[in-house]
Amino acid sequence: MQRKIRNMEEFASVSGISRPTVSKYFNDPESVRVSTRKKIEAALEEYDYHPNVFAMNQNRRTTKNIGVVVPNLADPFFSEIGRRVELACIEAGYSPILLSSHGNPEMERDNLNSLKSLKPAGVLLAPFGRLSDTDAVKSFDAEIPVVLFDANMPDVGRAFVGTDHFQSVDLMVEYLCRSGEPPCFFEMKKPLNPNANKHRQAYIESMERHGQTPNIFRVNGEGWDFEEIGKVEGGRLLSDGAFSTNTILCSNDRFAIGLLSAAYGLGFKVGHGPECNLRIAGHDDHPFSRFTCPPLTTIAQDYEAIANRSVSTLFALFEKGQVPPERQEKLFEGRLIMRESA
Amino acid sequence: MQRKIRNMEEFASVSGISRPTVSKYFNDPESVRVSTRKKIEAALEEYDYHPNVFAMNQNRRTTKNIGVVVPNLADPFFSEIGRRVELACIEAGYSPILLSSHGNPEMERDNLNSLKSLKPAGVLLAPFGRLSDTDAVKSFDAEIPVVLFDANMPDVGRAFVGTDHFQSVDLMVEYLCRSGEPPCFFEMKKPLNPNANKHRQAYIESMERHGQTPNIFRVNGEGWDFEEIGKVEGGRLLSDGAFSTNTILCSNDRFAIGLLSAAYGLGFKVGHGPECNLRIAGHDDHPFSRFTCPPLTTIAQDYEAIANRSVSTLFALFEKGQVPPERQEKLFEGRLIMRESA
DNA sequence: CCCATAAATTTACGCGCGTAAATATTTAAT
DNA sequence: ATTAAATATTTACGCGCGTAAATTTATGGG
Repeated sequence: MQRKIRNMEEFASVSGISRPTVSKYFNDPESVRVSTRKKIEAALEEYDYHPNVFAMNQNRRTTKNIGVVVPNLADPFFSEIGRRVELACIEAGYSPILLSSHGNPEMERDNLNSLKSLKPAGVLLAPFGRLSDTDAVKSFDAEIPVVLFDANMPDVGRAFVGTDHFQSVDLMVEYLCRSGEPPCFFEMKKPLNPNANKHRQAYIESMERHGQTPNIFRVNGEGWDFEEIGKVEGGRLLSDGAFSTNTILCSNDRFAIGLLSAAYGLGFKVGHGPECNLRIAGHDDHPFSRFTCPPLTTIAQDYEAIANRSVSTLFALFEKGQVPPERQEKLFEGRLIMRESA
Repeated sequence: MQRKIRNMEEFASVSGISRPTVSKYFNDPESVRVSTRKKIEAALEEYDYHPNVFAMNQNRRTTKNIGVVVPNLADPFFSEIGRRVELACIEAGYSPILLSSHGNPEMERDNLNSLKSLKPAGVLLAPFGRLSDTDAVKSFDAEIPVVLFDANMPDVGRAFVGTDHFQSVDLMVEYLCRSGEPPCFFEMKKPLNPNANKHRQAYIESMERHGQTPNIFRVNGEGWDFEEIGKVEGGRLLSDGAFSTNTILCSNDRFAIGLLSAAYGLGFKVGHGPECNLRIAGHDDHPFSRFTCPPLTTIAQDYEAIANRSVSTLFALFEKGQVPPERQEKLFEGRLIMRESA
């Protein structure tokens, strides 16, 4: 590290190559002559220079930036799927920028706006769903291709990639009905999670298909503290003996984790063994679900497949370029993860 | 929303104000005449224009950007403290950019490099500690003020804000010794977590102060799957009856969650009641620790205080500006959170 | 050695905005 | 109405880089 390099101009002069050629090198090292490349790389060894990414993107036709927006990074589900999407982008040679809307649908709009400045090649958006600003997303998509994942919005974005919640919930309902009492459904009155409505609907349909009458228990609660709400409100229902069967299907794993905690505190024996008196199941295969006591029976979404498909679908849009394909929806199947809680 | 506004020039012309004045408005709306402000805000109502943040920062002496770098956002501990830091910055009128190093110390360097392009006013860094690239952080700090939080690096950065782990671990050891058998210490052989070494040292010193002999159990395991390692390796130790007492202090909560899960599977009764045969405690008050079965006794770090102090320390550096104060270290006390696991 | 081709350089301009200095206009006070 | 102070506008340049077109230099085959 000799002296400070302030910009590409300076770096070009110390490496003995013209600035436009250096610029070309940084865009694609293979695009310059071998002897030139070696000179530049020798200079890179000696001097500490990194092109200013934001200045790079300022005047580019097409950048390698990909915006990734999720509703709430504090939720391990989104943190996990966000991470996978980030890695998939990096692997494809793009630079992902992961933004969290902190549980606030208005911030989703703000996030899309700040992304505009980045001139991303495309955006991967896990929207709030019906809480999202449809018009904002649509008009954004008119400029920059958006692929939705996790939660769908009808006719918004170029594509949607997610889980077939009707299939996955049916899998769980079928298993629960077959192996014991039919499940009640436990959820929040005003769910923030975009797929909660799908889960309830899927539960109802599936129960009816199995000749059972649906039993839904909806509790109050605001915000994203799902475990807390599940624990407090679920605990109340449990101690009141309010649930109509001994089997409870929770709207998602975070909710189930709270209920599990309440059940433990109240002395219930949760599980499917003969000595047990309560079964609890969730949905999503939350990173911590395998460590609950007992380990949580749940539905695993195929994070990996969803992340990879979202990324490849988006990239197909601007890499081939040509004919913009029809908006397509791809649903991956959920997998039943049988652990000990149900 | 009439027609598309492409840049400040266009927006200035439709609002009937000159571009430099509009620019002034966006930097500080109070700095322009009331009549001018009203014209601009009327135009803002009518047209959809947002200044390009990156172009804004390109030529600014001092931006309102704050870089925030944490080792691993997939770890709820960092996700939580990262969130708090973000919010504290926003509240102070700054724009935080939260970057995760994905558990990879090399990516920490990359993150600092990309931050340079953003010309942040300052950076809040939770480093890997001894795994971090000391020289890289130091030379970065020479240009842009860095405040370290969570993990310290001697003589690096303008300040450090964290928890007094010697105090906090002592609190726990004291409690455990007083209320039952003295604790063993359970950790990974090669801990990635920057504060793991502090925890071990603090445990040893504290045990000796209490006239007890330290008992440390270190297990193999790579990566960030702390729960899994805690469950598998801890479970092995438990079923071998390897622990020398019935009380186990885990290096952190994620580890404890894994051990708790193993203990449950092996039929241990975890808790401090008379019918229990195992006590497990952790450190950090992980967001999920209150929902484990039984709820985890642990040490709470003062997330809020650490986040706020880090932010205010950094801001004091460039807001007053004048005399750069001595490097200072602020340690907040941990709080003993007595729940049911120990 | 000549020539066709490939690659590098020069030149020139643009991105969207900040900022400083000079000038013009408005405002408030006399 | 006059004047000084406050605010706007104009003009001009810069940030760090992309990119296109014209020109020069290097490469390789015959």
